[in-house]
Amino acid sequence: MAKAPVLTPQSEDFPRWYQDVVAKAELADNGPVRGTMVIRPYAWALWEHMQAAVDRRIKAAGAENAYFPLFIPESYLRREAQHVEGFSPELAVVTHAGGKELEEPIVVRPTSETVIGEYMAKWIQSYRDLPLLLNQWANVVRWELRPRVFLRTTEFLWQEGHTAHATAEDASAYALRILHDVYADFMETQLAMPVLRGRKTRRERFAGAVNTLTCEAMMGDGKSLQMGTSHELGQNFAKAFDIVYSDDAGQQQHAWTTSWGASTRMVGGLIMCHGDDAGLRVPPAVAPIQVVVLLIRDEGDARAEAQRIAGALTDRGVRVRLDDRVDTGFGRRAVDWELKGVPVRVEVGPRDLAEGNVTVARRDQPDKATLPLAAVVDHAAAALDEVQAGLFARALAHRESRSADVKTVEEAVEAARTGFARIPYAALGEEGENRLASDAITVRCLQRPDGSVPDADDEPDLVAWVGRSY
RNA sequence: CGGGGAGUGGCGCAGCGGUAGCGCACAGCCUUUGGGUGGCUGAGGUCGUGGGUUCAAAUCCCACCUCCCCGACCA
Repeated sequence: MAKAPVLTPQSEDFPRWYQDVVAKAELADNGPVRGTMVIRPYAWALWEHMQAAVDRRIKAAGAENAYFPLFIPESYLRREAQHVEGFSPELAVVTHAGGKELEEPIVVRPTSETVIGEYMAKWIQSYRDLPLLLNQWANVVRWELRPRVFLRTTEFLWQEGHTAHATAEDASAYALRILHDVYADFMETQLAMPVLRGRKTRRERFAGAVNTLTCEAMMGDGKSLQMGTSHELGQNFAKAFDIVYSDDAGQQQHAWTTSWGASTRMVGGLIMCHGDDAGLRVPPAVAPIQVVVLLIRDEGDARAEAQRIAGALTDRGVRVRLDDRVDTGFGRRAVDWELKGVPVRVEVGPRDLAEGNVTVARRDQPDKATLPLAAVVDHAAAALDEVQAGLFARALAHRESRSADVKTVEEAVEAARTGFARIPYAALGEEGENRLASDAITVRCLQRPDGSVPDADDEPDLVAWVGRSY
């Protein structure tokens, strides 16, 4: 031990630590065009597991997957005033193609409300066609001013759900359902990340929405990350794109739409929520490798035992990697798997084996356990659940230790230096929100006193969660 | 766009007028293998770009470009 640290310690420089982890755990590289990224196989595998878990929940909520084009006529964006105002500055626009200047510029989608709205209008005629529940997995492009790998890249991958409903109540209930049953449930049970579920203030709302709901998570440095959002679009897009239907009385009505998205940003959130000075810590539910069986030395029957253990775990449905690269030193390999955050490591070597034992290390705890050979497979499999629960508990405790109840705006500014401040929304208001903005602090979300999601900004006794964010 | 910082082998850096270096990583050999083992050998760089000063520029001067960090924007 006690070599030079592999990573910049978090306490010394958190952003640097983040970049170190991304590089050393072989997660991503910067792309050649500013703000773009190359997702390397390990991070891609992680994303695939996240994607699958989110996709299952989306389907369970009744939405169907479809795919809409990358290119959108520029004129579409202009149809909804707030929307175009919000997105214009960050659009990538194609003006030339096929060797000629285009008659109408084409926008590379920053999000797809507009194209999807256009097609919803074609497909919806009757109240019997509603609700129409669509989702797509896609890449989108936003020319952000300050890119950061995974957190804010020029091109990113996400799912975007788009739905149309007959009534405001139905749309509203569905947006809330997505927030709870798809996003928050996924983040808490799979990513082991506790999230605040709440309502955005007018200032923080999505361009073109009448209401934005959010899941906010606290990172290791006390800053907040918006992990996913669900918007009620009212009839704004329905009016802009003529999404109309005949109700059961034969009257023409505009539909009520929603949209909701979660992106590769979640990978960054997972890194910054769970990571420590030794690297990443991946929750078992989404870990590409859940257990690594590390052959320490290839002597006696060590290799055979390692293979047997790996095989037995695989048979149990555990995602296992056998690391038998004995030409690389043990220490190096142990450090490498810690960097990559593999939840459970089984170390098999002749010394332990002579006594009928192997060693098991959990990534969420510093010490190791020595176990009899016969107990290893059960123990390792059970440890996965313990690590999953342990990471969640630690993240929740961290958030709670860095959240403070305050009464005044100035106290909120102070508390936001290290974490979240909870302040009565009445004590803040839009003026207080502007005051916070001058210190780069924002209202992350509004909640009712019991933690539930408000129906409106002007409900009495709302609590504002205030903090710095990524 | 405002404020800081930096551009030198893949990565991290030193050198700051006199023939391009170090650490890590990489390749080969030996040694080691239970927490980044040690040694020898080797490969790899038009010193961000353009111009200027000088006998001589990575080094000094001018201009430009790019990247990173802090903010405004944001999944």
